[in-house]
Amino acid sequence: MAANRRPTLADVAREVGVSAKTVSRVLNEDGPASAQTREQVLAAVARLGFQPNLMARNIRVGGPDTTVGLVIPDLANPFFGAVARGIEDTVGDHGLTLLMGSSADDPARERALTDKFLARRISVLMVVPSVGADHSHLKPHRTAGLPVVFLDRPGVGLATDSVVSTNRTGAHDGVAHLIAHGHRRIGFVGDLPTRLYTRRERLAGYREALREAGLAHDRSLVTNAHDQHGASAATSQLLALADPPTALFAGNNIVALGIVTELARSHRKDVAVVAFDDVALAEALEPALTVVAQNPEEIGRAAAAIALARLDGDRSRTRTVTIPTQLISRGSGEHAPAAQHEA
Amino acid sequence: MAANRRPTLADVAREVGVSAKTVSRVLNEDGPASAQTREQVLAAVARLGFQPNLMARNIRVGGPDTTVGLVIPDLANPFFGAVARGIEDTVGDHGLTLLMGSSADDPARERALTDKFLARRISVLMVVPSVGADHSHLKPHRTAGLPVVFLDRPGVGLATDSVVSTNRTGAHDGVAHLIAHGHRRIGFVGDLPTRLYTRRERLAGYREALREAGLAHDRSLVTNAHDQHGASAATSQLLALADPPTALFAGNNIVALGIVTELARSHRKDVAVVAFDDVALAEALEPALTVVAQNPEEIGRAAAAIALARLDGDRSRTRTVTIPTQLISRGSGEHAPAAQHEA
DNA sequence: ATGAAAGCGCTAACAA
DNA sequence: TTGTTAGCGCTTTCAT
Repeated sequence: MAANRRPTLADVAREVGVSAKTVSRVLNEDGPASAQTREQVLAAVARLGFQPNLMARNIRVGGPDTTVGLVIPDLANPFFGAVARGIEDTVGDHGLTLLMGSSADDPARERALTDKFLARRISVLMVVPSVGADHSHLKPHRTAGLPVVFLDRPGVGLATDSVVSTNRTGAHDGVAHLIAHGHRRIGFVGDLPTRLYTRRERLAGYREALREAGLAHDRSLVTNAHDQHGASAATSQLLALADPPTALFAGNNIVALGIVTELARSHRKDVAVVAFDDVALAEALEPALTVVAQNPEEIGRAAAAIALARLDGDRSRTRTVTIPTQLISRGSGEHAPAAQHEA
Repeated sequence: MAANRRPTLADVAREVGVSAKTVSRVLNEDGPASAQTREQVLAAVARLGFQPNLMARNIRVGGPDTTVGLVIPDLANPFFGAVARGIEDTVGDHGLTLLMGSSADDPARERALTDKFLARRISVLMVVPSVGADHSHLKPHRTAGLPVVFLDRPGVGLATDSVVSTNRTGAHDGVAHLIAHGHRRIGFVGDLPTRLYTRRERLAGYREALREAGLAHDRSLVTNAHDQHGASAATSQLLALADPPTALFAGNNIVALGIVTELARSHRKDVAVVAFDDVALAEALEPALTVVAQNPEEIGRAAAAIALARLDGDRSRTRTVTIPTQLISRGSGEHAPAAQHEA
């Protein structure tokens, strides 16, 4: 019952009475082997439960592992799950396997994970950069031929391929939608920390839309939240202002959940909402939630396509692919503001 | 610009003018090393961008990799993301890293992934079994000391630790809730395929609740759906019956999305709903969605705890840990049935 | 069709 | 404090 040593190639060979190389040949369908030998080997493999040690194989063959390593900041955020699905659909057709791990948006953990992937000699590295992470240490690997792709946010300290959404114009469109429906005071609830790329871009889009409409930018209308609960708090705080917003723009899907939940809890159907990134059940809400939908699967597919091209020898300049967002108007952005009712 | 060979320990050693073993010592903080040597080595490592080849190390050391391998059926389902988070929180404190991949609920892909994990000599294997998968091939590995834990569903062909929800009693409680509020015709929309463990258990709970209340089991009220869209279709189909249900029980979170969306689309607020597994925005719906909440993080934590105990030498009998579900009554299950209105 | 020897990158076990 | 030799499990190369 103690932990037996796992069987090796040599064990199988001994069991059958052939050389290790012969077993290797049978298993890899390398050189020739008599039907008889093949059968005996296969039987012994099954009997012993032999599992080839891929590490030993790779170390000898020298080639990279057939794994695509993906680092994401949050395992439970469906956005990243959808991105992962897009990657997998694409790379799976090329014999690569996607393995993902979480950085919890912590640069140290991101570094540990990427190092682990690199130490395993994966064939492609994809990272959703953590806030504050530096990626210059990846340079020699990229130079050595490892495709590196940043997702959702650009990397820092390393010029390489990346795939992002049209954060700025998407946010702009969402806010413009609110403005078009008469809103003049529009709250922005964004990510924490405020150094996050996507938050910056989306806030920039928000300000652009305000500027275009000749609206003043009131800093008291801009809040940030770390999670759903924080977004709920930020929402009630915004609505408690002396001159409260009549509409809210959610900077991401998690924030959107917090805003919508808080509005429902306080029965504030009069507040218009537009969210960046789609959420489940958006169309079942009352009013249905208008969103600036991202296309996470496409982000994943695009990243995979770039990586495959690089693996295939593509040495062209690094590119940043931008996946368009789409305003899906479902109703929540179309309330007339309360002020109009009173006018 | 061509793909240079990656630097090895020997390269670093040559660069500094010491032996490979010395470099190894510095990097692993093994034996002693003069401050001078250490510094030179570290400098060379940085200069060359040397990354130790973990495969080579592991093959020599013989010990398992410090990875926990997790196979889930769907990367984009937040339930599994939450489970993963629970696992990671627990194993991370013990120096283990969680890596996950998707089987897409396909036995062949599950097998390929587990083989890949096994070939990498991970320290723990966790699997959400695919429908139709057999796990007897894992037996020798478990015997060799590899902890194997099945999540959400029990494995087939291998008696080992597993962690599941109280599917049957949870479903029972949800359906009983509907019955308590006067419903007599309750539709069940479950998973496809119907061989799925969770679907079977939840359906059993549904039938139990009906039986206890002395209600007949009408097979025409039981439907299955593969995805959200299918669940919407199943919903409208059930409601189009000559003698339609006044309430619906959703067999999982995805199905719940489909049901709720369809009811919203057709403005059927009169239909009561209870869902197995919580969904985002459940409380923002009108009426708010009553659910039998699972505790995915706890499932993950429990699985991790078992695995860690096994790694620690625990050789006790395999156990099945059952994580309780909790009925969260938010309103959607409390409509009086239409029939009562007419009576 | 099969085997023997050497070596992949690294570290354990001894030296020195 | 440092170096040498052997060997982890596998595959390559060259024999037979």
